[in-house]
Amino acid sequence: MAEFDLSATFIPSLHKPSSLLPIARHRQSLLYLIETYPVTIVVGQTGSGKTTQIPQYLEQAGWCAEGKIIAVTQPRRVAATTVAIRVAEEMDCKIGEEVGYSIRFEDVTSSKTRIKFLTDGLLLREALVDPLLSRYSVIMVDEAHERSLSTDVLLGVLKKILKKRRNDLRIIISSATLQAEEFLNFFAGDAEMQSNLKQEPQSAVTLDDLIAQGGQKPNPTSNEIGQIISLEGRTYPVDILYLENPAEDYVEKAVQTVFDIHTKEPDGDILVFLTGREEIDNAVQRISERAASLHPRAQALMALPLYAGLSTEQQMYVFEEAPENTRKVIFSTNIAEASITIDGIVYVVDTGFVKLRAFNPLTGIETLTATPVSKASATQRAGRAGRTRPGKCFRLYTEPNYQQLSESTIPEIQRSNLAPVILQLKALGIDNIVRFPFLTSPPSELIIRALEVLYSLGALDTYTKLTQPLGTRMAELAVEPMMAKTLLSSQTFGCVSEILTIAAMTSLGGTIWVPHDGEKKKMETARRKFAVEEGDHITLLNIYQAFITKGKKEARFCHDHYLNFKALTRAVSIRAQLKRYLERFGIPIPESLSSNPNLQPLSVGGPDKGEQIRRCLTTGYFAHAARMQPDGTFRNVAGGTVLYAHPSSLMFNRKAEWVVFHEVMEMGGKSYVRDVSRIEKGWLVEYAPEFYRFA
DNA sequence: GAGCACTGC
Repeated sequence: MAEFDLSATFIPSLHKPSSLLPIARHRQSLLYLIETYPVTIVVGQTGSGKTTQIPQYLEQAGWCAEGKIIAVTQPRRVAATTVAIRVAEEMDCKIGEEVGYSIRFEDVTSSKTRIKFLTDGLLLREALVDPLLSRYSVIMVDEAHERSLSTDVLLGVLKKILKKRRNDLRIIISSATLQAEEFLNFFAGDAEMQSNLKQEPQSAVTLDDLIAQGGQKPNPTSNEIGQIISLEGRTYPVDILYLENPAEDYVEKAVQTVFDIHTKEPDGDILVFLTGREEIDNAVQRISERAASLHPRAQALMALPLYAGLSTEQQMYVFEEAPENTRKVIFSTNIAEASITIDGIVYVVDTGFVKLRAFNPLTGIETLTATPVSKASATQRAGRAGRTRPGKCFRLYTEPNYQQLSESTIPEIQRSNLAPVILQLKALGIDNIVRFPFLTSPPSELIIRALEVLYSLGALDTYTKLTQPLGTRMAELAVEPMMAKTLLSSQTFGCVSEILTIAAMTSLGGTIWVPHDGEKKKMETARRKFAVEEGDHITLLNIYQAFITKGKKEARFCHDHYLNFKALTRAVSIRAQLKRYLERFGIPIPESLSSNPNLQPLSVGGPDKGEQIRRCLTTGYFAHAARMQPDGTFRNVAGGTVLYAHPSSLMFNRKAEWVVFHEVMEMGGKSYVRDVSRIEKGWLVEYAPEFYRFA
């Protein structure tokens, strides 16, 4: 047995010997359950060792016989790579040999690989090639409680696969919260029952029930399919404190609370949850101003921001130990709730809000709104205070407020644009979307809207079957359906190379530009150097061209032009991947773009090239068309919705008649369009005659 | 004149 192996003595001190992890005591029962039942639900607290140990137990127990592989999925890339590296160390092998990982653009596996960590999105892609995922003997879905879009789709697909591989596939669902029963019922129930299942009131299962159950007591409804096992974690108790009266301004209250902690509580760093960049910068500013009023010899207070929009270097500060006689306070978005773990946090201040994205199927507009957190989220945030020693969590709301919070956050699948999901399901051969076993069914409006969009793009026929070859190819391309359609039209317009670049650049989101401190004006000037009259898409093309000709080699280029080196490097990878797909489809790619060393933006290789590009964009983005009004705002084609050019768009201060845009998002009651380009009204009728009947 | 929570293929 590994527990008593001499080699355990020599494990680097960085890691606890695995025999000391709480999970070691459950090894036999875990292996028994996995051997006996198709599905095992593992409820594991933080630090239980489930992710690193279970795959090793399985490998030792013979689950990799006959060349079979154990897959462990993660919602995020960093988790997949770091856990893989750690397990490889524990098993004393080189990463990529017995233990490997696979994420987009990075496949570190070999024919020797027995344990493979990968993102759940990538495992779904594998199912396109191998529909029964037959290489795998065990598939462990980690962090399933986060209910990410691809985790939910994967669970439904796995349920279907299990029906055909009842004897040779084992599924392990690992979850940190108490949704265990829901996962088990999901695998136990028939597909047709699922839509009713979610209507039932949640059964009140406590942690004690689950621990007492210990996986041994058969569940009367689900004992055929699987069992639940609970693993204790290694966390410390956290005291929860509430406000007596609600706070009027939670940013101000958060700042005050930080000072109260600083002056009254013992040592230990503070983590404050706010909703976004603006609030965070504001709070950091207020702390710095007021820290001056602290007694000169008292302990100092150092405020640091943390959000995804910061550069990697700026994010690294939060991991550094505070200087002598200084307490660190980190103001963070939800990124610190699950994605980033900071050691040494003893106090958490939870404002109780988070910004959530949602998709309105009636307008097709995404919203980004500050929303009260769920109880599960509040619990997760509080837990961030007890990782190294007992901690305290200050909730900036009252206890009755807490009681009114919903149990868990609405899963993404119930609030997202489902066009990509449905296209993917169709490509997996799942034609009847309504009967697909969703863990929680999305509202039918979302499904209908997605089907309409896919039909209008020509990916689905009138029977909602995937079209050949267009629909199948769109599903294979790793971009959203509208851009996939644009890419597949580009051959006709003679602009394949240019659209490849535009597709890669738009999929970066808003991460192309990095403002340096207090130099916003200069960034605008830098941005204008790349600008062209036709709009944002061709501007993106110019930026990419400048990057590959200059920015990749000259270290200062990106810095001087306020460009994000990491993001642009990613664009290069995305473009290369998309190009490989097109080549596989037999689409020739003339790389005609001449290098453009003088940064003269207005020429895009011939007088008509720009027009061809914009015509091509219209074939995919006709549903995202709008008309400019005399006041500079836009109306969508139906006329009802007022759209504003996002300040990052060239169209923010230019005139145009008709435009298409990449995306639209509602923030603070206003809908902003991003990545906007001029088109002609006539093109809409020409390329989308069924969609636009006006003449 | 005014601004994007977080992931992923």
